[in-house]
Amino acid sequence: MAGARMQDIADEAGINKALLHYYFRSKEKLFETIFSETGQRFIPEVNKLINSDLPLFEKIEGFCQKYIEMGLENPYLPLFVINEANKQDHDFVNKIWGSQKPDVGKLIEQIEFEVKAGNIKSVSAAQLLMNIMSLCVFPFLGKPIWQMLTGMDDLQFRHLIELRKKEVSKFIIDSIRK
Amino acid sequence: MAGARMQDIADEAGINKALLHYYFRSKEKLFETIFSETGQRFIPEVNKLINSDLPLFEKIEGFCQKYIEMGLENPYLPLFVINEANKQDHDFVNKIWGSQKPDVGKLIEQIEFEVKAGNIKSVSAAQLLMNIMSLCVFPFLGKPIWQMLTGMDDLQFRHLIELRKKEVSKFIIDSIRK
DNA sequence: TTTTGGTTTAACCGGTTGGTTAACGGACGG
DNA sequence: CCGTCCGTTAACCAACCGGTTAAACCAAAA
Repeated sequence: MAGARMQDIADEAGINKALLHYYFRSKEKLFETIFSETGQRFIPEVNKLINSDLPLFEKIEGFCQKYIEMGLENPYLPLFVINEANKQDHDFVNKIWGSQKPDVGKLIEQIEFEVKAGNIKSVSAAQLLMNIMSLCVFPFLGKPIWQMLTGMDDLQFRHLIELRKKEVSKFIIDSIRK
Repeated sequence: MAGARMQDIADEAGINKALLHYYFRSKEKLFETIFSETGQRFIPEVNKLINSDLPLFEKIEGFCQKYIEMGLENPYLPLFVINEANKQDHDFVNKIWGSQKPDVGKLIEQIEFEVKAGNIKSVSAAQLLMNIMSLCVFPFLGKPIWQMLTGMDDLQFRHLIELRKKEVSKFIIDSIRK
């Protein structure tokens, strides 16, 4: 948000800067409106999935699929949220997330249960959860770096991510399956 | 860089804003100086490691260990580099990286070789490389989000990351080992 | 035709930001 | 005791940025 200029946004939209304020009142409300629209649609879906009674492996598959699809449709959302969270602007991040925060409690319990039951390898639930998040979110954050490193163009990158929808959950499950 | 204020930096350092310009000439040179110092020390180390003749699993272990240690010592570097790269300011990112860019070519070849030789599971080299990067880098980008989600304080988080140095390579190798 | 209400804009405003300048001061050598 | 050089500062400046305002525009209603 700090790097964006209202004038640039107006130019890109082909309208006047004053009109941008007429519609959104302020810069903060503009970003809040645009990004919370996606957030409030997406977070409940994810919560419903990870708090369901599905088996762990299916939850992981569903989460990766859904998250990567969201990233493909909203490539700028993850970096934006992370930057705002880094400012410690909790109120703003909460507005984007909407009324219900992402809720990982039940998922952690489920992982710990499966470990104790001996159904998966002995892993730390926190580490596994962080791994899942990392593998799904990072590609959208690191896209430009990745492209500088590998020379991939936008089309090749998109193809890589499309394949990733299934590759990531396979990678995770292969690692924890006994 | 867009979010940082020269006045705030000067205040934090306990000096005058003019003195900051006396030392660094400009905002851009300040950031370039500070971050390229770490970059130019770290990148050659990583390149040496991933271009060595070590077995793949040892390379992965070494990379994760080294990268996470760097992140612990320079927690703001990853997000900064990613933000600058997102601006498509390639020159600036290259200055931070120093004379030699990170070079993943040989590592990709090695992964493909190990797959063909049947020593590891059949995985896409690009996906595996992206997985390794994701698992090492993301925690430093997503720290505030993670803390909002889990309620962890700084100490708990640091402990989690310390454990991660070994957990991550174990997680990766468990997934690709036959 | 006139009125009305929403839409659009040029011009403007106050505060902030990166950066400059000119003066100050103290340590040091002659 | 004086000049010099480096570090330091208060004061200042032009450009920029978010936001406001008042007037213009325009289509539909009266």
